[in-house]
Amino acid sequence: MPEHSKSSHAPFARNISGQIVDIEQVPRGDACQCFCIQCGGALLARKGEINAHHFSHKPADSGNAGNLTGCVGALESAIHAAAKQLLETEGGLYIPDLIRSKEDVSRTIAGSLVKFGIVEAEKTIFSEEKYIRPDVMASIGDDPLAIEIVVANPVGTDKRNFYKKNGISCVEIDLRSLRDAFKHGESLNWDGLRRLLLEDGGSKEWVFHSRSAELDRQIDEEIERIKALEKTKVKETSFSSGEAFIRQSFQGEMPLIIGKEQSGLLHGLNPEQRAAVELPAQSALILAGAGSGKTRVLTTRIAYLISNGQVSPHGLLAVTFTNKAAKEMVTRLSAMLPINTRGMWIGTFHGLCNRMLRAHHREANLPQTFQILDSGDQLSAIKRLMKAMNVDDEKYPPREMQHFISGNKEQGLRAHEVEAYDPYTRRKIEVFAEYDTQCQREGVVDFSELLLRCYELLARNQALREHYQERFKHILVDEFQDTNPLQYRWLKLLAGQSNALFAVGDDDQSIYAFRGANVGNMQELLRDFHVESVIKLEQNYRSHGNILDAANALIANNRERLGKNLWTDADKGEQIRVYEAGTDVDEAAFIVEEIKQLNREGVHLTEMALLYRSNAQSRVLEHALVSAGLSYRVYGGLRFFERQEIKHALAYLRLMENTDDDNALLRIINFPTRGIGARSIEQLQEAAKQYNTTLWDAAARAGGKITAFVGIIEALRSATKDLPLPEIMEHVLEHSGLVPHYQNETGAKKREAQERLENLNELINSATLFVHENEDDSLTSFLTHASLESGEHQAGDSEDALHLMTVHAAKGLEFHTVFITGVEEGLFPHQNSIDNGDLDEERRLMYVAITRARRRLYLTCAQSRMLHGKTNYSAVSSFLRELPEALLHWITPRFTARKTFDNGRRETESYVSAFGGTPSIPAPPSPKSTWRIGQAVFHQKFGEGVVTDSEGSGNEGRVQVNFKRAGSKWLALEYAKLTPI
DNA sequence: AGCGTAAATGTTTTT
DNA sequence: CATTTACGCT
Repeated sequence: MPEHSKSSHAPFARNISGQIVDIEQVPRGDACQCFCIQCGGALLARKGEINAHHFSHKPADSGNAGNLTGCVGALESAIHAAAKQLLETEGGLYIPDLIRSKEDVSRTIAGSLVKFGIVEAEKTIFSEEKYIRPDVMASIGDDPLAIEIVVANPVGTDKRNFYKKNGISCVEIDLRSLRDAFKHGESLNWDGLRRLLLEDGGSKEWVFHSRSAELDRQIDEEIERIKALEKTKVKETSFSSGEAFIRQSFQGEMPLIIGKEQSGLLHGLNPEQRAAVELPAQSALILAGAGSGKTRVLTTRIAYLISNGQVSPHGLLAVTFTNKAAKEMVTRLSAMLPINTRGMWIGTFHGLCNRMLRAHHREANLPQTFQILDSGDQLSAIKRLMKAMNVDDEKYPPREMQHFISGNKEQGLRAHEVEAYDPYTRRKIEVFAEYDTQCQREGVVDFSELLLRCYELLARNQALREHYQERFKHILVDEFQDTNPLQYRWLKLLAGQSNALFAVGDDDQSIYAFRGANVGNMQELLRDFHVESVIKLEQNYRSHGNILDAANALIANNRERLGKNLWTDADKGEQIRVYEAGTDVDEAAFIVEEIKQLNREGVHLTEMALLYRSNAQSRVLEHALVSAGLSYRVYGGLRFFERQEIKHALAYLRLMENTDDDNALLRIINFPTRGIGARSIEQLQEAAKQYNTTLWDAAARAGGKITAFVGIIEALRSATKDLPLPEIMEHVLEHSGLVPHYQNETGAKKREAQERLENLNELINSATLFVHENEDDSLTSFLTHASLESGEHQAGDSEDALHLMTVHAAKGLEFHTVFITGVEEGLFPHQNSIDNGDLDEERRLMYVAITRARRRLYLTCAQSRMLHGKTNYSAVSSFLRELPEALLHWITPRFTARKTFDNGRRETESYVSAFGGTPSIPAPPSPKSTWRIGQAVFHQKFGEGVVTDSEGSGNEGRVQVNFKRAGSKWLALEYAKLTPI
């Protein structure tokens, strides 16, 4: 960390850095916990009791010599006392990692104050105006980290009086005017500020304060006072921890939140969980089976570290894969500890990388307002590029290109690092390289670029790397088995030599290999971090015994496991219910009946989930649910921010923020139609290519209708310049012509347009919500939110509704009752996986699905299913056969009697008996055929299969059979020896 | 240019 | 089946 260049108190200057005041959630009169950013010291103070010795330090012998620690605060009067201390010691925040650039300094100050809980607290006290007293010192050198800002905390009436009484002059400044002033590119320094205040012309009561000899003297005095106190304390005892120190300070009479909380934290943990939580500060791997309290261990660990004084909330980094998981962690943490979780580094890999890249956009060579491409955007960018490069999209399917590019980035490889032994790959690499250039030119990054760029930033910039390494003493990773090589390298880089990486994962739940996840990272972790303690959490608190036994039996079929067997104290519970329906519609009908019954028995709809392998399956289920009048929510699938009209609206905003974003420009240049046709766009692209500029620049030079378009964007931009986000949104929707466009729809499209209008309205709502929930309410921030959290928050969360989702989306969740639907060979396991011969991941997926259930589990399948407009016939999933017969209860009658199920041979039986007299048989399209479609058959050579089509009749005909092992084949009945089974 | 209709094509899981 | 592309007409 850079020295505080302006301070005359070199050793004390560090004290100024990083105070946190966590005021929220502390009840009046109670003690509150405080932390020091630098050394992680935790201290305690009671409202009104804050004075120098409570607010001091960790003793010099605790390994943090020279670091005086944070100040403390509690609500109301306490914060004023804290503020007093802060100001007396020239207090403020040192926030190097939040500062983006000179231009952005002002916003950073405002944002940080809010983040660190200071302004937040003030808001509750002085609800109208937010004041800060910035004693601003910005010295900006070549080193990005040399940007140093010290801001005092906010000034309220009481504090102003305090200054007056003490003869200290101060500056009062409205955050908004500060922000505005620096919007125009002025650099933030003392002179600039002074000029700004003078220009204000006395509309406010500005009082200036500059560092004076008098103030310096006061500071010296204070330091001496603190030091003296410190000495006496240290002499009396040596403190092994912050807690001991605090106990000592209060001589036992203080009700210790820390002590209470801590024992509360560990309460109810089993020995393994507890061991994991209490591990010393070293790297560790926790193998946590499904339902073993993984999230609990992770959050408790964080709470433990913090309350134990081992680390401050700002000194740790917690990474998850989904926003949902991150949110969950934050929520639980807030419940455990009276701390302000805002500003903590808890988030997804992508979210955290984004945060770092925004903070250091310059070092990362990105524009401040860089936009994020979701996979759809990425694909269209690739298509566009390939067209420009004249790459044959028959030979190089864009999707494959996309996979190639993302895949390599996930391995941490840039185009020039990919090995190529054939011209085909070399060509792909050329596209890859050109794609990156294009993104750079347009100021956009895709998902994997977010990670790679951040990794490279840290790898190349020593100062930054060391800064973050210094800061994040503890790094915690959720779902570690899902990390890809790049993410692992990123973690390694941040962990450095000495930081502790606490990884929680379950190799049996690794279901994201398809997007680059590498379970091998678990072994690498053990090696790279010299992990001595692998703790296995095997007690399951979620499911009844039969469900767990089924899961264990299934997963035992996988090789190369780290080895783990879940057990439970709970009863065996019910058997697993298995139902084979004739068609997907019947399957859905059965499920609906069961749900109704369960609901009558008192199981809430929210406690039930319908899981499926692929999103397409939800359609039939939804249909049945709607007709039955059951309310449900579909998770995943088509997300809010991915809807066409939303994407259009966002494209306008993106283009306003960053005119280089060609993707956004192309999306809206002629939507709503304004007479710019394909030909014009082509010309525009050619012009851009010729002058090597972005489309926007070319458009600015073009004429006619294109000029009009440029005019629209510029008009939007200038009209919304000073508006708050929701109003920007509203203005843009109206004046871009989007809303009028949909309003003018008539006839057949009217209904659809109506829905789109509602969605656009919802977009304004989400902007309003966003402004309320986030301190950084800039447009860029909202756009980032839209790309990274593609609409998780949906209305109706509180409603009692069923959950419909893919198995992937269900990971981490649990329900009383789970229906796993479409348990068919070719669907689950998916055909592609069967073809690739990689059934293990599918099996893990089934394992995840099974272990979601607490009490009741249904496995349902259908003999025939409409898929992509065609009827498919498939056999029961082979996974079903891997489950012990004793655990299963076949609801479909014809299977209950089938004892020989295990050896693969079945008796011939008509379908009719299977469905209790009301069968729904797939009608054979060719009645002449003796072989019914959907009939299970056995072939001498190819094994088991299902008839999927037929031609002709008798011995002259032939049938198509989909064999489990050998795939689909046409067989002539004259020769093929098929046996019905 | 822009619209409408017909044909073709693709389809796992996700930040 | 749902979405994209192709083509032909105004």
